[in-house]
Amino acid sequence: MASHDDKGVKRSNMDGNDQDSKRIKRAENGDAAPEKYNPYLAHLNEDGNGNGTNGDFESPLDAFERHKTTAAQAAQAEDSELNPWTGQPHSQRYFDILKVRRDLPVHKQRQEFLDMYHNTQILVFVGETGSGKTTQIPQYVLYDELPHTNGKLIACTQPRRVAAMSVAQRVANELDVELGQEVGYSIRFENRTGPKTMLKYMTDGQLLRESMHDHDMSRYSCIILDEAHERTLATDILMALLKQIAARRSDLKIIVMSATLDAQKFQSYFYNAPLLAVPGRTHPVEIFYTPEPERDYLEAAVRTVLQIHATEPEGDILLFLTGEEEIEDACRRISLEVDDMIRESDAGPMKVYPLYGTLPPAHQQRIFEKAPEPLRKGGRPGRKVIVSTNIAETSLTIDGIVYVVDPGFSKQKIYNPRSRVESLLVSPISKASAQQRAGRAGRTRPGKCFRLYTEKAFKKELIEQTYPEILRSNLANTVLELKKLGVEDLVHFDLMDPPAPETMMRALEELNYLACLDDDGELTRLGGLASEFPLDPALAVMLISSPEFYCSNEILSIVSLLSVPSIWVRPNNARKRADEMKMQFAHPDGDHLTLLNAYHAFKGAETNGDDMKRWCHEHFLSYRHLSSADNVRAQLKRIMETHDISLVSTPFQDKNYYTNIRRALLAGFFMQVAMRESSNSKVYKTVKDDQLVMIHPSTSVTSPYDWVVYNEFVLTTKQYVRTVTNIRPEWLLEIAPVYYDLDTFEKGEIKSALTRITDKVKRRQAIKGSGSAR
DNA sequence: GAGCACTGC
Repeated sequence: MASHDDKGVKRSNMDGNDQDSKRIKRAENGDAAPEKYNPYLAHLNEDGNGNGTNGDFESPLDAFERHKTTAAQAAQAEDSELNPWTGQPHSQRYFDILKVRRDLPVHKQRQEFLDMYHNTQILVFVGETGSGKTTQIPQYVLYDELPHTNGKLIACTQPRRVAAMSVAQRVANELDVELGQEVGYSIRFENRTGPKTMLKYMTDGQLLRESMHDHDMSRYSCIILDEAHERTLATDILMALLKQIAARRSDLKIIVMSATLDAQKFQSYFYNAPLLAVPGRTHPVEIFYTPEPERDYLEAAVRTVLQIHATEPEGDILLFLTGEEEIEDACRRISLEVDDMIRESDAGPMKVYPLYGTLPPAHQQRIFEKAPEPLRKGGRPGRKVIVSTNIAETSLTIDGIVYVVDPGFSKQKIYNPRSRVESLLVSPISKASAQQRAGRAGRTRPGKCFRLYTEKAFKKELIEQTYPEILRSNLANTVLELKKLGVEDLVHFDLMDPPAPETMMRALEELNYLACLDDDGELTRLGGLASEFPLDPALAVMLISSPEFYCSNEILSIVSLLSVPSIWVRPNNARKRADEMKMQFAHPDGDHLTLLNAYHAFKGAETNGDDMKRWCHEHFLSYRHLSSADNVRAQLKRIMETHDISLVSTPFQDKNYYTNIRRALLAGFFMQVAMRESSNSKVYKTVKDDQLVMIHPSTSVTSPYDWVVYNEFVLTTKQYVRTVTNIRPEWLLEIAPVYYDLDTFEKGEIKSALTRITDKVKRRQAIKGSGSAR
C-alpha cells in the first residue's frame, strides 16, 4: 500500500486519534476510582461499551492503565483464576510454569524494569544466559502496553528462525494461550500470527522486510531487539532505523537486549539510554591456558580431549573446530586413540559426535543421545564428546557439557571491497567468543574450559568483539534495502559501526551498473522491483529481466536453486558414484543448466508419484535442499505475480531453449564474466578486475568456451569460479552495453578481444543491412 | 581435481 514516496503521510491518521481518546478516557476512569488497583472491582469503572480485553468478560486488566502497570498489579492479574487475556480458566500447567517463572533472576527486577520502561523511550537491557530475558521481558511489556486497548503489537526479534519459533511456543505456554493466537511468530515461509496477536516473535530480517512497506513500523507500540550483541546485518540496520523512527514516533518504545560485554556501546549509541542489568544463572567455569603457544592446534585439541577422558571425572566434552573436514578428521583420530586407551588402560567408553551446519538434521540430533554406559558393571564411566563448529556457540545448546576445549579459531567471512570478493578465512576468535565458548561448560554444573593458547595471547592478541557482519560483507543488497526503506542520505545514516567508504562505493557502483540506482543514486523502477525480492540484486535483476529472454520459468528455477545450499550430495565413501550420477544431469554448456536439469528430473519424478526421499538418495541429490528450493521458488513466483512479471518459456524443442537461458543469465551477471587466457589454457581472467581464476573442479562444463559467466568467486587453495556457463562475448555487448562500453576498459587482452568482436559484429550487420530488404 | 563458519529475507 505504501510506496516509498508517500512515507510520512499516513502516520497521523493511522496512529488513531480514537485510540488516544480511549486511552485518556481510561486514565480518567482509573484516576477517579480509589480502588483502581483492585482488579476485582475493575468492572465497576467500566463504561460498558466493551473497550475491555478480547472477549466480553471482566478482566483484571480493565483496571490497568497503559504505561503505569506495577509489578504487584501484574502479578495479581497473573494469579487470577481466569486468564486475563482470554477469559478462559487458567490450566494447572500455567500455574506450574508460573512458579518456575517467578524463580528466574529477571523476576526480582520486574518493578525496576517497569519503572525504567515508563520513564524512557529507549532502554538497554543486559541479561546473561539463564536470566530469562527473552521469555519474560516481552511479557512484562505486554502487561504494560496493553495491546488490546490500542491494537498495536509488541515485536521481539531474534537472529534465528528456530529461536523465534521455539521461544514463541514457550511464551504461548507461559501465557496459557494457543500459539498463533495472542502470541505468535513470523519467519520467512511461515507466519503464525492472527488478528488476536499481541506479542510477535520474529526474525530480525523479517522485521526489516516488513518495514520496507511500513517505514514507521506503525503496527508496533514496542520493539524489542534481542541478542543485539550478535550484531547481525539486520539488527544493525534495524537499530539505525529505529533510532530515526524513535525521533518521529514518540509513542514507540524500544528495548535493546544484549549479553553483557558491550552494553555501554549500545547505551551511548542510543543517546545514553538507561541500562538495566540482570544477572544470569550459570555455574562457575574454571579456565586453563596452555603455558606455551601450540604449534598444531588440531593435534593439541585431540590430545587435550584424550587427557580429559583419562584424568577428569565424569562429564561430556565439547571441542570447537573450524569446519567439516577438520571435524571429521578429529573425530576419526579421537575414536582411534580411545580404542587404544580402552585396550591399554581400561579407559571408559567414549562416543564421538561431529556437529556442523551442513550435517543433516537427523545426524545433528544425535548429539543429544546419552553418554555411553560403562563397558562392564562397575567399570569407568562412559563419556560423549562433541566436535563442533561455531554452531554450538550460539545456535545450539547442549546440556550436560562440563568440559570445553577451545583452540581459539573459527572460520569467518571476510570481504575485500577492492577485489569484491567475499571469502572464508580461519581466524582467531574474539574475547567475547572465547567467553561464550567457556560458558557452554557451566550450564548444568561447574565446569572447566581448556584454552589452547596462552593467557597472554588471550589478553593481548584477541580482539574484544568479533567485527560486526556489516563490516565484513558486500553491501549491495543492504544499500538497495536502505534505499527502499527511504534512507536518502546513506553517508549520514547513523550506523553503530559505519562500513568503509570503499565498501559503500562498491555497492553503489554495482547497483548503478545493474540499473537499480540511477546516476544520482536514486532508486529506479527496476531497483524498486528488485528490492521486493529476498535475493541479491544480481539475481533479482536477472529474474526480473528474464521474460525478455522468453525463459522466466527456467530462470525462476535457476535463481531458486542458486539461493539454497548445494543440491549435490557427495559422500566421502561414494564420491565416484555420486559424480557419475551428477553426469546424468550434466549439460555440457553450463552448471546453471545442469542444475535446471536436475530440478526438472526431480519435479518429473515427483509427478510420477515416486518416493522422493528415496529418489533423491538414489540420485545423490539433497531432498532437503531441493524441497527448500521449491519453497523459495513458490515465494518468488508469488512476488513475480503481484508485480505482473510474466512467466514464460521457450518451447523445449526450440533450438534456442538453452541459448535463451544462457543469455538471460547475463542480464544479472554480466559483471561476473571471465575470459580464457589463451585457447587450451585452464586459466581465466575476470573481466574488469583482472583476477586470474580457474573453473572449479565440480563443474559439469565439458568443453569450456573462451568466455564464461560465473555465479561465485571462491578463494580456497586457489582462486576458483564456481557454477559457470559458456557464453558468447557478443551477447555481452548487446545485453550490457553500458558495462561493456569499451572506452571504460583498461588496455589489455580483454579489451582487444572485445574490440575484435565489436568490429566483427559491425561488419556482419553491414552485410546483413545491405543484403536484406529491411 | 576441490570442499561447505553461521545466519537471514
